[in-house]
Amino acid sequence: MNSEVIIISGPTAAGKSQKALSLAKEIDAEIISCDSIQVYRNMDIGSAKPSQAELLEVPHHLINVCDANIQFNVGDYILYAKKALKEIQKKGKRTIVVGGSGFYLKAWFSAVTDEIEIPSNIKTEVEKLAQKENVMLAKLLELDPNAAKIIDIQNPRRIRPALERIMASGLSLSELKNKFSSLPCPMGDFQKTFIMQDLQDPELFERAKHRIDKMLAQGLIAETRKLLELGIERNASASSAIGYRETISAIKSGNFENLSEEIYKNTVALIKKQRKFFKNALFKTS
RNA sequence: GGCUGGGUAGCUCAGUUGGUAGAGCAGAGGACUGAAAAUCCUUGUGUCGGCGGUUCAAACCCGCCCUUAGCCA
Repeated sequence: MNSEVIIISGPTAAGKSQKALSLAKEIDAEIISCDSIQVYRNMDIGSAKPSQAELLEVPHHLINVCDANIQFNVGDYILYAKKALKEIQKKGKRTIVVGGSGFYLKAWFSAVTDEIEIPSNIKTEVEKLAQKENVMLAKLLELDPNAAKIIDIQNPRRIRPALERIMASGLSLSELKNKFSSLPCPMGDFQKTFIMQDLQDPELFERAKHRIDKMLAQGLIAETRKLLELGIERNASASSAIGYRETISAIKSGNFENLSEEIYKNTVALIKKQRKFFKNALFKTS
């Protein structure tokens, strides 16, 4: 059993997939994707998914595992990835993890979720509170007056899970944080080799630009139309993926004039955000 | 040549009845326990096209000029 895992990451368009593919062939490895959009079926062009041929050349895991209208999250990722890792190891093959989704990637190094189960009655109760503005926050501060010291209470995305966890566990956020910080890496213990695949700015931005124009030429708009029919808008994360969200709004407004530029602008922002995450958060254990 | 809109932060533009200017985007930095290609926070002195004039006070009023888009000749 080979317990080494090679992890390749870096910003979008830096050539991670190609690198992983050639390395996998070289050392007879299988690939576990670490991409929050490539998990969805039918999101092929816009997520720069490996081609059908490439997917057959080397076994890829965590690609096409979820319908685009259903939301996937890190918790799901961990479950699937652990299973894939076990399968690969059982075959006696080596594992390459590739992708630029920082939060998912972090799961290969440290805990990113706790084990608190949120009972459905608490979920529905919080759901009710969420209807009215600021009620969730008020409730959170009532149950834990020090909440603002632990989470960003100005970020609505943080309030809800925090409240659910407090209600489900009866603990304060600082107690929860303490417990959380001692949790082990969910993927298990194994030797890791981390490879950062990045390029110099002018070159990477150029590549990103070309890739976007290629995506449009390959039919990104048609792909997005199909995804709309499949109900992608019911999935907030899939429908706000770069490339798709701009295309969706272009389809709705009927104005495709600045589509390429819009996608490019947001792609550049993504590249910068990814680099920041790698620099500041990936290896940080809170 | 005449008429009519524009000319305000790197870009797109707001600026109510005159009191020396803001938003979004971009840029920079930061956060991050289940949407993470998401979300949130911090960060804006710029000859308000130019020159004159009116006024205690003008991006806002008046004149001339420059420039740009469209229309009419």
